[in-house]
Amino acid sequence: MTIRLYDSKSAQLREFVPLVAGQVGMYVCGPTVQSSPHIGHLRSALVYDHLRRWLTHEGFAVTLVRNVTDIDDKVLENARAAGVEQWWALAYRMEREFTDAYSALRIQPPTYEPRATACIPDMIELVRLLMKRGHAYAIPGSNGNVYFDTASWSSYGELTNQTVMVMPQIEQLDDGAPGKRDPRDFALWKAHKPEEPESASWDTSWGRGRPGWHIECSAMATKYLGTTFDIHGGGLDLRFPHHENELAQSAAAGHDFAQLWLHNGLVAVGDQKMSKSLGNSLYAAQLLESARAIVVRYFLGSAHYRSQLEFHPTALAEAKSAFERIETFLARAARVGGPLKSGKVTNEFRDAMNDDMSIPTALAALHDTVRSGNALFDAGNDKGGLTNARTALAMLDVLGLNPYAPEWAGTSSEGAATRAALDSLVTRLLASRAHAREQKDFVTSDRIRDDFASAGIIVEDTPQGAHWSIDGE
RNA sequence: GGUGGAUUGGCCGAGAGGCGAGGCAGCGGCCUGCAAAGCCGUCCACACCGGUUCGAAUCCGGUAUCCACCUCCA
Repeated sequence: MTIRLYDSKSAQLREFVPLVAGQVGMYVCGPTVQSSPHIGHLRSALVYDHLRRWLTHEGFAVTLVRNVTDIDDKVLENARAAGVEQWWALAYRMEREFTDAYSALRIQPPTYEPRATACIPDMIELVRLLMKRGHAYAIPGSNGNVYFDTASWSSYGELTNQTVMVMPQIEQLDDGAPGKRDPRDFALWKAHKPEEPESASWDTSWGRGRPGWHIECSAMATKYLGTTFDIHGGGLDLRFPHHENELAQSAAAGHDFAQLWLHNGLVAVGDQKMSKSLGNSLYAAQLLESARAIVVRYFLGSAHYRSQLEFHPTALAEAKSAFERIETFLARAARVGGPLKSGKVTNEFRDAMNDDMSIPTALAALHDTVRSGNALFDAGNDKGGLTNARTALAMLDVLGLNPYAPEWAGTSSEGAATRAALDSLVTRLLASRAHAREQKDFVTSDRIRDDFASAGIIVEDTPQGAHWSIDGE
């Protein structure tokens, strides 16, 4: 049994072989906490949550590091634009929004979540190493601008197959960066500017300043996972320049770095990538108001991770119908067999997950299990139906979609008490409805059902009697 | 211009040189007092033009359209 994953760097499916048997070191580019999380951030985080869960399910000890970039041009810019909030306050406020959104979707916390600002010494050390090895240079008289010397690194461009870099407007690029030797050179360290807060700068031997964009990921990945590790993940839009530069500076520092580069597809709204300038951003908060979190999670996982995922107006409603089909089956099984325990996933499911995490195919296996499970119950084969339910639960566990798992359990004791009180009342009314039905008094029985419906309670008759559920739960 | 990717049935979305993924929506049937849920059936698709092949939606060549990155982006 092997797991195959698509490696962006070699542009092919590769068998996953961990550096250390049974262990996986995985670095995922987290957000720059400059503004609120949107649907794309959630999808990306979910992709690596799926991978982490699957690897764990297959017996690997996974160390997942996902960074928080809390010092960056945009963070300073957005804080300055708002004018009333310190940059570090903005960053932390946004970080908490991200954490909340991830939690809502039951994206498991990473093993560790380093902040860039907490790893400044590691970045300084890396820049120093690159200068020492002749792959970085400080701009004389700039009081701290340091650039990566791409001309000194012949492999530059290896990640994205960029052999010749055409830079048509040199003057524009040089505008904010006088002294750069090559337009491709990128900032490792940015000299402190008088208009920027003193708190956003750190002392170094080449001048006071702050880190450039890419250096934080190289430093944090290496700090926590070592100079070589198994998997590096991130959004497709980060491939260039971010990951290209990250790879260049790490490799030039003498590190083997990531063995496998994974890139997840983006979310499109109306065939286009979501972006602020188009005004089609869909924020996590809006998404979570539009549907139950578990339905959002189902939706975001419904396309292959490398495909672009289309968000369209009825997408969540469709996901809701599809997911509730599964939930209805589980509820049916629970009525027959009591609380259910997870069994084992099917071979079809396992093969799909091993094949570059083909979750759409895995979902097909899940739906097949649900359909045949329903058919077994219909045929009176409760034992068979329950087996299918346990199998379905195992698959749902892997996908983080098991509604009975502790991670999705309601934690409020008040909720449980309310539920019990409601159940007592509903059960009593259902008894009188059953009596009316026995008397063929369908006017009364339908009125009771309609009353429930208008209260958001759905009543369904089965051979074993009526049962109720709350709509949308 | 450079580098990648895509084009599948009403919609979403997999897969793949011959054996109809899956979901949603629709339609028909079974079940039901009526519903709901469920099951069965139905809707037999793969941009276009050539080529290879016994056979192509799947491989090759070309065309068209679209998307992403090359500036900050998950």
